[in-house]
Amino acid sequence: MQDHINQLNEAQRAAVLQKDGPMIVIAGAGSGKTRVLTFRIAHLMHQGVDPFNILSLTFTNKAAREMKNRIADIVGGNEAKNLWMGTFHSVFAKILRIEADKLGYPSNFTIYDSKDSQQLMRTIIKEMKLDKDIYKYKQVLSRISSFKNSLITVKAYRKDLELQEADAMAKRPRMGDIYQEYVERCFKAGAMDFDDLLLRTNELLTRFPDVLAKYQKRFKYILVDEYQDTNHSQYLIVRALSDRYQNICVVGDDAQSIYAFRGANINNILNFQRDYDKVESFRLEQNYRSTKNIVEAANSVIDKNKTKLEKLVWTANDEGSKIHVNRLMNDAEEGRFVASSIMDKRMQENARNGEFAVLYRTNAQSRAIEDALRRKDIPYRIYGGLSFYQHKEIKDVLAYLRLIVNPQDEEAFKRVVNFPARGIGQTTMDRLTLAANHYKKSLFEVAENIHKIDLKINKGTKTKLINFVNMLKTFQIAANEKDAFYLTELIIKKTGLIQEYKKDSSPEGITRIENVEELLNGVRDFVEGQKEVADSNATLAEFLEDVALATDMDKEVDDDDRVALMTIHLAKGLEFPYVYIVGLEEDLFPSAMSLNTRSELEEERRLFYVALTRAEKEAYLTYVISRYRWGKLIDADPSRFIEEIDDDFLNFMVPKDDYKFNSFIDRDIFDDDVDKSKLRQTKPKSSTPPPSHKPSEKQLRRLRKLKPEGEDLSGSAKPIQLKSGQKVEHARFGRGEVIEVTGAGNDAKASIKFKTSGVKNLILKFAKLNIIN
DNA sequence: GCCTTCCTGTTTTTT
DNA sequence: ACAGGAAGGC
Repeated sequence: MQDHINQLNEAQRAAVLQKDGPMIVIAGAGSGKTRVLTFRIAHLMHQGVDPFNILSLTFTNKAAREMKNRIADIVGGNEAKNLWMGTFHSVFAKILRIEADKLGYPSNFTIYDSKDSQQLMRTIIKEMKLDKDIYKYKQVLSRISSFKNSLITVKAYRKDLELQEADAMAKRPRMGDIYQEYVERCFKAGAMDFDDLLLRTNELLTRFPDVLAKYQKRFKYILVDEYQDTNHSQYLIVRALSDRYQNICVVGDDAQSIYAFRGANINNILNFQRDYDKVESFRLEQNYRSTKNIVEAANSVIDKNKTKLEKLVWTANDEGSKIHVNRLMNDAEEGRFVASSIMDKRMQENARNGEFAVLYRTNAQSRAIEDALRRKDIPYRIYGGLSFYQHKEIKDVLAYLRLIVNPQDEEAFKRVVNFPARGIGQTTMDRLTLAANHYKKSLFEVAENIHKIDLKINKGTKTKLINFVNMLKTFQIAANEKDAFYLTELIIKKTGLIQEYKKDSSPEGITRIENVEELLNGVRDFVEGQKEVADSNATLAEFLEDVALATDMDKEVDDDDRVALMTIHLAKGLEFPYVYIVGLEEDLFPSAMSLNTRSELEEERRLFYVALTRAEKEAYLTYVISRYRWGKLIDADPSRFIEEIDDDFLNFMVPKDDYKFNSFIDRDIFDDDVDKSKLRQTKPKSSTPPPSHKPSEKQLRRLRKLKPEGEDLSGSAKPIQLKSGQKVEHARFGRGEVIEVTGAGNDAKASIKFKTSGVKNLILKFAKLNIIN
């Protein structure tokens, strides 16, 4: 142990050796945070702390697994396996299963994934006969999610007039009723959604002091990784559990907080020292990952944020090469550039594919990169997107399993009752649902007793329902007698699922069958790993839980040597020698959705910081002039984030003047993109523009040089009068003809067909047009 | 009850 | 551009 501790730097060592009391470790990017956490846990155990008494919460299953393995390397696997280590969701799902009856839930409750929740929400909105264009199921769901993450129950919502008024203002006065119905339906189905796993844990700990005391005593030492990404619900759980011993160690980096959109509250980390008494604080500021250029470039960006903890990340590593900035014509060319650059690097540096990562803001951007890599035969792997368990065919099989474990599971029932088709259609389902709501029974129970209830369902259909129920019952018996692998195989054969998929001989159909086979392999691996556990039904429930909480990152990585493609969010915590950050354009990164408030923009900036700091040796930034978005070719401007990096660390592959020209002239004078302009106009002018928006003195000088004498940049020039058919001339696009004029005053726009540049939508306020007679 | 065709939203990020 | 759902015809 001492050997390990001797490897650490001073700050790291102090954080590892501090044993008791509340403490916070502010860990800059690449500063050896995971090392501190693992050594700290190993050290605690070395000092005689029982691993059963240590709770360590991470953000991803993968992080938990890796950490556990690293601890096992130090203290041995036998001891390490007794640690409570996992994500908030998985740890508290386990505890909730133990305590479920106290909350009125069955211990084998189902975990609804977001698709299940969405499906249920659609049903509810339909049943309540609400306008689906006003009550958009995803929006409603995300609002409910934010209620839950802030611990606003239905009851609390009903008391909160402000919230209700906000919903009424948004033309959704029935929000409370929907919320209530959604919660009741989940409860009735014996199901919890992701947010419930945290909310119900809070309920458990608040309502049952003896339960709270039990877990407080059990978890003498609590560690939380990525504390900056915790939401209010998680914050309260940690607070409650650590209240007795106050041995709470949180680790995080406020500069890497990128999950506010799903309720993470950066104040949790900013206020930690206020929340606990006598907090010891540690700062890990030495970066071991990246070159000086990368570290300092990243620092120069994050400096633009106002909300942050003071911290100076530095490195003793080499200077390294500057950050390359490339401009490409379009997304296809961007892909080609990345692909050939990877080829070059592989040659020059003798690098493996696995040393490269391509990071993007949105999943949709992966396509162009993929195409290019495939053409050059560069092996790659896409992370994220649809997780394996979210594929249709997998969800079908899983729904059968879920229904066997928990017959109340409404969403699972609806999914498989008529798949493969067995003649139970919408009409029957509507009647079943009506009866189920009326008798307050589950769909399964109603179907089970269909002959006892007077429903207008014809005899043939009743028989079909009974057959379905009986089939499930034989599965249940099999589940009690045999293992999950046997059961899954039985289901696939007996239900006719596999025959159904085999009908489809298209490539997609073949992939489906392969996926089902892969699932079967997964079940087998799970069963083999759980052989020692006697109760087979519990095992199946456990399997389903793992599956529900699995993400794409958790997939076993084969040792194939591949380039990694992923969103920046997914890249957090990872590192690569060579990193390409693509699509650095305004409205894409930063996203157009994030330009309304300073805090949203600051989150985007932190995201960019995360992206940059993934790189060990070299970082490449690319942006394009035009990009396909929503199936249309859209003109793009370079991202402000490029501009925010101190010039000293950049290597412009495009002439710098050229780049600056684009970023300013395009954006402010010759604005030719209607959608974008609209967005900009509706932006509240009252909100203080972020500092990055204000051009620096250097930029101002450049601007003055570029703009024609006496011209007003704010664009208050009087719009010219135009009508369709008129011939015009534009400074950049040349001659054209007006097709249509819309709007009036400052909003007036003209759609103009230019001879050489095609059709453009111009804001007349800004457009430099001359009328030709 | 089933199948086809239209239509709609999606492209911000996910445990 | 594309997938997934809704609606309407058989």
